[in-house]
Parts: sequence; C-alpha cells; structure tokens
Amino acid sequence: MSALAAERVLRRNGLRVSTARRLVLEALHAAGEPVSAEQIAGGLGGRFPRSDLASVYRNLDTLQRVGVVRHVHLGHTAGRYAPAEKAPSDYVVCEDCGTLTAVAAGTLDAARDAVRAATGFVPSFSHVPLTGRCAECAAAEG
Amino acid sequence: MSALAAERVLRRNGLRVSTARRLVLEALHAAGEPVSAEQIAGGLGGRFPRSDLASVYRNLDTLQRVGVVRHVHLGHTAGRYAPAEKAPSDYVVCEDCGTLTAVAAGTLDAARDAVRAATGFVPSFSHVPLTGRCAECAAAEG
DNA sequence: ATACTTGCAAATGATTTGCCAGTGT
DNA sequence: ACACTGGCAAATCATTTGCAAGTAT
Repeated sequence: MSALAAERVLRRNGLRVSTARRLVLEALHAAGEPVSAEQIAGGLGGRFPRSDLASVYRNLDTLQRVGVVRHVHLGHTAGRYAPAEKAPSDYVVCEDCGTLTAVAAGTLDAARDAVRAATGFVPSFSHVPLTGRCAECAAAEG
Repeated sequence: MSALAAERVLRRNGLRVSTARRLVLEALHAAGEPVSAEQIAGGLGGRFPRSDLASVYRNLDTLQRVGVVRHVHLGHTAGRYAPAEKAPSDYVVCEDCGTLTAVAAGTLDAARDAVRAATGFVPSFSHVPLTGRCAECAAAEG
C-alpha cells in the first residue's frame, strides 16, 4: 500500500487528509526501517519539515486504527512505526547490537506452526518481533 | 535458585544483603508469575511490607546484574520481573487478553533451531517472550 | 459552516538520579 | 569506621490529553 493508497483509506473512513498526516505517511515510507515518533516529528533528520510530536503520536494512532500503519517494540527503545505493508514480521532484532536482521517469511511460518501445533497459541512476530542475538553477537559472546 | 542462594550470590559479589533486597527476592519468589516493580514496592498487595519504589528499581537492577533476577517485556504494560530460574521462556503472552500461556520447553527449542538454521540469528524467548494470540482469542476473532 | 485537526502546554506513567542520612560487614 | 544502601524529592523519557485556534470537506 503506497502513501497514496493510504490517503484513500483515510477518506473512506471519513478522516481528513491533512498536511501533517501526509507528512507522517511520507516519512514512514521514506524511512527504510521502523522509525520512532520523535524521528518523524524531527522530519527524519531534515529530510522533511518538522512537526509537532503530539500530533505525530495522534496521527500514528489514527493511521494504525485504519490499518495503514503498525508499530513494533524493539527492545528497550521507544516504539517504532512502519507502513503496514513493510512487514516488520520479516525482521528479528538483536538485543546486543540492535541490528534488524531480515529473515525469509517461510522461516517464521515454520516456527509459528510448530508452536501452534503444540499449544494452540498463535505467535505473531509483527507487533513484538522475535528477539535474540544476531549471528555476530552470538559468536562474539557465548 | 532459592532466595537464599541468591543472597549467597550477592555476598560473593561483594554486595550487601539488606532488608530491602531480601524483601524484593522474597516477593519475587512468592509471586507465581512475573511482577512489576510497583507490585513489589506495594508488598505484593499487603503480603509483604511496602518499600520505596526507587529502591525497588535499584535493587531489581542490582539483582539482575548478578544474574539472580531477570525482567521480561509483556506487551505494552510495565516491565515485569522474575527470579532467574523461573524460566520466563516457558511462557508466551497473548496480546489480546494478556494471558501467560505455559509451553513445553522443547516446543520453543524447535522454533529456535528453525530460525537459527535459516539465518544464523539465535532467538531468545526469555527477555522478550513470544507474543501473539492465545487459543481462545485466536478463535474468538480471526 | 462544521466537524475534524493542529500546536502548545500541562499531565501521566515508568524508570532513573541526586543527595544525605542510615546500616551491613 | 566506611563504603554500600535506603528513602525522599526532583528529573527524565515516552506518550497522552486539554483546549483554543486552524483547516479540510
């Protein structure tokens, strides 16, 4: 879903397409990975005009409610936001170095099925991504 | 590791075994599942004398540094703490109802191995437990 | 014209820190 | 005794909320 398609969703839901909202969507799409509300408010470090932090939070919330944005929890840091289709489920986070590692979708599917089969619990790797050690950090320590 | 063994670890590390620290350890062991700093400071709802919140945080941190306590992230709620040996990795958290579901250790091992084999990334389910939908909530919605 | 939105300030919740008095060893 | 600790207040971070002014429809 492009930033443009997202605007259509807003309209369909009786919500307005404001400058501030467009800005959040553009920043989210311009960033390669999930970003914090603060980064968005700061215009992604100058790439975009800066906006009010409170409004950014409000808009992120609105955009999440209509399903075009999602947020992920990356360890102890502030929440990060990404366009819904930039599947954060394709990443795993390293607790040591914070690196996001991309994984093939099928890999997590296998893990999900294993847990579901054994317990009935259906894991989701999108809201709270899989956390652990990346190959480098795992090798470095123990 | 019992609360008593934990005290030995403290001594071994040149740290003092104070009343406040003992209280944190006892509360942690008395609670059946991971509890928040606030719950500990409140004496687990009267079961223990209440203590200062800042001290509880400081002590939880100290106890974590020597490895007798760990903390887990359960969704959007405040951090929860548990004795190190009460393997929080044996739980998965439901995003909808907050329920902690116990899973057999082997189940998560299989998932961990699948991810490690495919990517080199070594998932850990202890610090940030597996999150998703419990069987009931998954059935209730979609 | 009329809601929905914004910006700014102040509030909230979780956690941390400064400081000095208190206490384990 | 002396350094490690505890309690209390104030600070910090992430996020939320109240409200009057601004704007998309």
